[in-house]
Amino acid sequence: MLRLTKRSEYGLMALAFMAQSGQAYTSVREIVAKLRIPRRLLAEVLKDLSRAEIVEAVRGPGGGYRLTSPADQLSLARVVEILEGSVSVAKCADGGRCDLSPSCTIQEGINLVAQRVKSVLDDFTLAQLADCNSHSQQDPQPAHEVAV
Amino acid sequence: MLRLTKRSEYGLMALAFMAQSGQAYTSVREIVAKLRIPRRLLAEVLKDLSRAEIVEAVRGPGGGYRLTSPADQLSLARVVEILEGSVSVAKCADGGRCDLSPSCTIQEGINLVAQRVKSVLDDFTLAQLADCNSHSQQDPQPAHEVAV
DNA sequence: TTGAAAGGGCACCAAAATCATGCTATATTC
DNA sequence: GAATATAGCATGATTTTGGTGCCCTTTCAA
Ligand code: SF4
Ligand code: SF4
Repeated sequence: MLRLTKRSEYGLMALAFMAQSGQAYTSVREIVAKLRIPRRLLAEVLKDLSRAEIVEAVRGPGGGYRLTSPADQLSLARVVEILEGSVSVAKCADGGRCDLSPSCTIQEGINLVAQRVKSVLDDFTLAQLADCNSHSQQDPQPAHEVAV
Repeated sequence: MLRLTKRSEYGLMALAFMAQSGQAYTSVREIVAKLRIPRRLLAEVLKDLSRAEIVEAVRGPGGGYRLTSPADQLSLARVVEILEGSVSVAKCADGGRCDLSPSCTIQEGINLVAQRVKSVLDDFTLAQLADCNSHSQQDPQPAHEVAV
């Protein structure tokens, strides 16, 4: 359904968290506690991200993960690509072969759509993602939240 | 993986075919023959499209399906929505509830992305899809098409 | 030296979404 | 009535995702 997988969501949540937290290193434990997501799966995801050098890992007490580059230089496309292989809207739009391509009448068009969708993800940075949220869902100082 | 399902692809292929063929009614048989896709699945898809009044069905000899409106007035989003429920990039971006939403730090951002992706599909019409293809894979009267 | 903290690796199970198909019924035209 | 074509229904196979357990290695600090 054109939907992102949990892996991607978890990964993005974690990355956004790191981007906002300000700490040097963030451990899986912390993230899991805050975000309420399956620990092992998150670990899995972070590991993949680490392999792709999106984040850096440091073991031992006080260790954890850290972004290797500024949040505004990491596109969602990159993350999704790493976490689920690619962002292609259709098999053929990704180098993948589709048995139907010879008879497929919409290949060209779909490819164009795929390209556009991709560019949406390409243009969206982690910084934006994290930012976007802090606007409406401030955690610190709930203060005197007046209902709208 | 942000990918369209076969149902959508089959549906779009069929619709594009109808849009181009020029005939009054197009039967499942014909489409299956040309497009090399599973007959029953296509029938299923067309039926759904028929229920949604994207196409009109006429039974009996010479019958088949026909678009109910001009191809340039039918967006991919509409078709995909009918064929796979919705186009949401994330559960929450669609009225669906996600158990994580309370702790989710990227909901806002993802929603924005979802919106953009949706608009890509919204802005892409069946006419464009069909057209896109005919440029490079002309079947009928190749005539003296002058490249733009 | 030793123990706790944290990530790394591996293999496997469970659930859900997708894909695909068979068969029969109903409508329509000739 | 015969042939054509869609409508309806249920079910099985496959693929993709989601989720988890167990144990090892590295690192820091008491
Ligand atoms: S667009 Fe056509 S060729 Fe490309 S994946 Fe879909 S069916 Fe296959
Ligand atoms: S963005 Fe957050 S709330 Fe929305 S579906 Fe994904 S995890 Fe759930």
